[in-house]
Amino acid sequence: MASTVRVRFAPSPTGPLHIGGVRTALFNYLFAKKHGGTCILRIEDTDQNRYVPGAEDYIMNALEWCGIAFDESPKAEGNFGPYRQSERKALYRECIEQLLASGNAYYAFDTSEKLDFHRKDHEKKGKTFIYNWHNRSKLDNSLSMDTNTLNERLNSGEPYVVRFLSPENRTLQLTDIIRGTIEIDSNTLDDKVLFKSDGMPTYHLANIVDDHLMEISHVIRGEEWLPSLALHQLLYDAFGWDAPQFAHLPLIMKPVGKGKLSKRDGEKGGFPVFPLSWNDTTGYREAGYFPEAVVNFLALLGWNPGTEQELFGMDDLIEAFDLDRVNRSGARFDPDKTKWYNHQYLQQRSTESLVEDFLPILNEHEVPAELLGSDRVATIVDMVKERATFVSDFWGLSHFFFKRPETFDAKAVKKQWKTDTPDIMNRLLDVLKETDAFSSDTVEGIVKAWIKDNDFSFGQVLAPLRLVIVGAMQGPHVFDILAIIGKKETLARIDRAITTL
RNA sequence: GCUCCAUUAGCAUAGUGGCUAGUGCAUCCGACUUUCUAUCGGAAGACAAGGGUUCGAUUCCCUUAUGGAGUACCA
Repeated sequence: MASTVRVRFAPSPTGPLHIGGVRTALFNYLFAKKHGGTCILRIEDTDQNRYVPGAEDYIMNALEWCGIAFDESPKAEGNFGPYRQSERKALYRECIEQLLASGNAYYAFDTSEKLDFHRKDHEKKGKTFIYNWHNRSKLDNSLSMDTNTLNERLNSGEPYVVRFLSPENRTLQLTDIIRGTIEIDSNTLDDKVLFKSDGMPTYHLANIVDDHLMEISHVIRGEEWLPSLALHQLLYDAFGWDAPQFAHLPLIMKPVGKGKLSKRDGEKGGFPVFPLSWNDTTGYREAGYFPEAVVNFLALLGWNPGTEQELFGMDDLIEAFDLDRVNRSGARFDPDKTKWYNHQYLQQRSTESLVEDFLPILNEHEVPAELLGSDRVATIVDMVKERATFVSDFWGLSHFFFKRPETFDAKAVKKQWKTDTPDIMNRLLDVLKETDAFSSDTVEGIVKAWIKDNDFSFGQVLAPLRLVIVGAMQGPHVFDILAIIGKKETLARIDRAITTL
């Protein structure tokens, strides 16, 4: 059993994949790997109107960036191809004929306008129009006409769709791995369109046919499909096929307010909702997130290990993942938590790789090459990374190592720069000039001793010193900064501040 | 409206028919650093409501409320 697991992620190329989709792909991937199974990518491009060029590549690139790999996909076909539904049209045609022949489906000629009218009309009366047992005989379909008329209309080239004939008076027992048994009264179901007038199948038909033909064992998809489960089960029955097992994942909800997470929430809240940038919207990658962080927080959206562990690499996730531990209720998306994850992963990164990522930023700021020795940059990175969430935070946390402060924080100046400060700084300058060894410890020892000897308070000296060196009241230990920028630069900054402040 | 799903602190969640309901993020306070958005320590904060079942329910059942999804020739 364990070796026959075959799952699939089946996105529709109608735009960039949002993180909910990535999460679905991730859960499929984890489940497959956990059970030594196969993970398939199938492109569901049956809607010609909504097809967006580039979306398919985007999906593959995004998933690849996350480290989600497929054993079979349009790029690497296995024995069940093609892996794009638009290339499988003939298959659906055959299958719909089978359903028509067995009496499980029928032709319908009702126009969209007519159906819209019925829906609006019912709505006005506070009712819902459902195309099914209680009105299908009154509508324009093959159930309400004789064979001759049907053939005539079919041959005349009049557009038609094929609908599923939902059974009457049956209580369906559906099973979902996450939710258990669900009972549905078949009379509440409608006769869904299976085959569109443009010659393409709808999602429902194509999905069932492909999952069967591709020998999918477990369908793991979003909760928005739960209401369709009855139809899908009925379709498997109509074909006489064994249905796979189903698991419906909880939706990802907005950080605040009602409803599911949308692109707009990201714009409002200032966080990405797409893995990679798409047109003018920024993706997680471009915002500076590490793929490990994205995967980690996505995994914990709707699933938890039942332990207090929060940090999981992909291998840990494969090990720990289990469909039984997926939640039933919607998972609220928390942008703060995603930052927390990135902070965690940034701390775990090697200094070398952080330096490598930081160097281009340093160059953008036109830092002179002699300040960019890899040891020097590494020391600085180690010093500031603790308070960084993204590599892009480094510059703000360390610019004073590379450039003299151009401005001084006005509030800090007001608070720290007293009338006697220039005099104290001048005297400090003299002390510093005398010292040749400029290591952090030595300078700290000398300066502190000098402060005591002169009956100054630490705040009187150290606070303005930080201000002068950094430009604001922030940054690592002052004496560490001094040691790195060196004696000459230290003296120059103090000197300049005395004259300009 | 109808169908289905859900409901533990501000948020995400763990957990149990009976010991002070655990954890993380956020919040507040303290310490450190005579800087801090970091780190460390501490605090506050929850079983939606009402009925049952039971010796006993946050845990099982029902009702209500609230939230979510679907209700397309979209997926």
